[in-house]
Amino acid sequence: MKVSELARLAGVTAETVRHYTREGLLHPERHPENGYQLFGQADLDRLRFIQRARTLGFGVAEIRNILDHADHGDSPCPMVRDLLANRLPQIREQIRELESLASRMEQALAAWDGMPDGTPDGHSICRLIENFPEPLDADHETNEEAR
Amino acid sequence: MKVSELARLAGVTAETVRHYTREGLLHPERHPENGYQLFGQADLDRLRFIQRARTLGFGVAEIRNILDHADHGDSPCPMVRDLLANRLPQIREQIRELESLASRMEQALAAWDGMPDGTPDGHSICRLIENFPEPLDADHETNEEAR
DNA sequence: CTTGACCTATGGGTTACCCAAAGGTTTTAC
DNA sequence: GTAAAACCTTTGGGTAACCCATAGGTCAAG
Repeated sequence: MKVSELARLAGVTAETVRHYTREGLLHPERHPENGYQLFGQADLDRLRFIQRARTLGFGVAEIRNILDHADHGDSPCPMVRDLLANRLPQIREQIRELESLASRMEQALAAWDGMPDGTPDGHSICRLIENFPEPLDADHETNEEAR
Repeated sequence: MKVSELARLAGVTAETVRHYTREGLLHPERHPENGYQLFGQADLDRLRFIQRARTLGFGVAEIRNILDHADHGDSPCPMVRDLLANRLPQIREQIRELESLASRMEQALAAWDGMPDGTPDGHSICRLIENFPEPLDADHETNEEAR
């Protein structure tokens, strides 16, 4: 089958299939006369594998790695488990950050009522934002001097 | 003050300051003799505003928009509120997706025990991933024919 | 035989920066 | 006084996972 058919069967765009091919995740044959990429059932399985791996949070480079191992006859499963175990805490951390962001946003929206929409006066731009707590990055003390 | 001093006072890298300048968020003067960018206290305030806006989830282009309005004497506050209100549900959605991802990952790790690490046999690559539920994208029915 | 649908490769855009290189300037130290 | 360190400039490329436009070749149908 050709690019678009494979894409349709897997529910992705043809561009995505070409992308994976360029990145070395799929290895289609080439029609010797017109240069078209030719995929088979195995490629569809492979593409579905890629989709599942993507929903599990694997990056394209990691998936290429996994597939390369499998293509060499090695079981990629231990690697998969390690990758998963390493990524999980990062995901959790990202969730925490987003929840913090969401609550800052809600706080800002809630604080709106008590604040004027005043036009900028040279000292403030939008108090809603300016009155917000500082990032508090923990690696630089709140500075004071400027000359 | 020069780039690095402003950066240090705000707790960002000099590259970030240059980036914001290139993107039109800061408008330093130029030293007429050596071409150095010269910033003042107002730029520090502005940079801190940018930082707070960033932690509230605003993109650089949005912040430029906000600052441009403020520079023209318009109160950007209503715009800020709208941007916030529009983005919040997206953040919530992103959190849901990440939580779903995290639980899929945990499920996968937990399911590990009952599964063999078998080397690929031509029909499977890594069952841990293959046995996972399909993405279920809701915009394409689970296909069946392939010829 | 001509549309229209599909294929190819190339290159640019997205986000918010980071980094390297090449070359000019200023500051510091001896 | 000068040489090295530290800092400045612009340019261009990289990141992740695609999407989109362009130009031109191919193929199935009417």
